[in-house]
Amino acid sequence: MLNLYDTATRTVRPLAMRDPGVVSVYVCGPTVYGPPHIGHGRSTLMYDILRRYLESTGLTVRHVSNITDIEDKIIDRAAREGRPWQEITAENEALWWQAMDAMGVLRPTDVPHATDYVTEMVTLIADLIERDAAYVTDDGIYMSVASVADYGLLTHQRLEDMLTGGGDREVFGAENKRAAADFALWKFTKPKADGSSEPSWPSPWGDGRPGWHSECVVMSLALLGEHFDLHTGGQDLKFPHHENERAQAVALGKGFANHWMHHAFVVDADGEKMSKSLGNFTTLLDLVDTMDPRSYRLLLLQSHYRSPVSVNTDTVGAAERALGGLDTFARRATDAGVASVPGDPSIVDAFRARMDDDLDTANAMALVFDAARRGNAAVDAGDLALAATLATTVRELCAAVGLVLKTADDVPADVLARASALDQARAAKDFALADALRAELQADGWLVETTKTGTTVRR
RNA sequence: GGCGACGUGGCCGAAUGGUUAGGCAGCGGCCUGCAAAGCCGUCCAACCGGGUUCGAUUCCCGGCGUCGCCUCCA
Repeated sequence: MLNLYDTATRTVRPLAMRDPGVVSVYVCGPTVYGPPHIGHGRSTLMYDILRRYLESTGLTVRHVSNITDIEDKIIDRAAREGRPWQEITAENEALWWQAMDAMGVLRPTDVPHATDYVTEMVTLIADLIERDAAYVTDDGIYMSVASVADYGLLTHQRLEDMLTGGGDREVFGAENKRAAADFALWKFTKPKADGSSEPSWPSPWGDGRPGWHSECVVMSLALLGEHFDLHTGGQDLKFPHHENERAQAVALGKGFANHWMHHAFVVDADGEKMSKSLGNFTTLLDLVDTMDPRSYRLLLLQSHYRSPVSVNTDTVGAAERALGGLDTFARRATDAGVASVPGDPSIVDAFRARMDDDLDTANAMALVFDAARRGNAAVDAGDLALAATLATTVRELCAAVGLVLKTADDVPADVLARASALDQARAAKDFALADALRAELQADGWLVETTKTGTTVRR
């Protein structure tokens, strides 16, 4: 049973399942107005890790993650670049999946697009107006947060503070809203001076588009139903996004998420949040093109999901080298001819105990590294039975968090022939030739291991 | 102004009121024709000041510093 920190109660508590054996989880997905960045990577990797782990314990995971394809930034960009907004969203969604596939992130079981749920959103808004929880103004329809008794559950701030607005910030839509914390459910289409069109759908109150917070509440309830198990996202989504999703459900008398999970940010070398507005972000595609994409996953596994993590070439590089060690062990064991045997249940149990404690991935992975070290020692000592058990264990535990370790490469015949020639040169004690052959293979990108029992090459 | 997180060894990063986190890098050794890989060993630690305690990196108070949120945001 997974115990998980719940943002609403601020406690670590068991993740209850509404339907026995099935975990229903909603992950707020990307707004596709630009290429995915490193921060998106943390989000998707983290919830992929959660899903893989739950599945590895025999549970079924209904993993719904949306694509937000209606949003001001999309419209702004389309206007700026003078092309249809659909082109922007299609293009960036393609980049999104390209990055997800490269990182080994499983596709969600459902991927709702906001544009497919506008009718349902209009129905929801009508319901809210009918219940006096929302009101119509000149520029759109707003949700009255005062109508939600426990508004502030996730952000843990007092309603009266939020109603008046905080900090020195300008309150968006202040001229129309009754209270600073009220948020837009529907935005009326503005006439454009240049005659261009922006995305617009009909509603009883006037053509327009839904607000972001209405999109996710509709899609999560439509696909997962009331009282679904877990709602997740980055810490920045706690407020206002998740608070506001929940406010709508509560105002409608509907049961919403039973458990809330939020992960911390990616930070740069100076410890600052990485984001596009700060100009210090890096795209995910850059990362997966230049590093082993698995290494970002391992870097996250070596940290806690509620702590900020530094992501840069140094830290990802360190993880990449660590991963190399795990790969090496897995393949060494295979090369040593170990039989396929079950893993070590005591290690698996210890691993799960760590994971079940609020996803203590760092200590869970420490167990994996320890198993790999002992496995290497077993290979060195010729204890192939032990090596086999540990190799299976390491492979299984890595797979349980989505890390697929390399298997033996397909080595081309000519490379094998060169390795064989290298061994012959060594046997003949022609070390100058042997060194030359090895240097050639290394120059071609092969990692060459020259041992007593012969030379092995791999990528 | 409100709410919250955090300050750990060269770097990243965990747990924990007393016992080795782990990874990367370094150093010594074993192995190797020499390397590589691997193994063994090893150096390096808790922002500052008080307090509680037999004992604090871990709890409490104060200070200093960093970061996040308070309707763009993973």
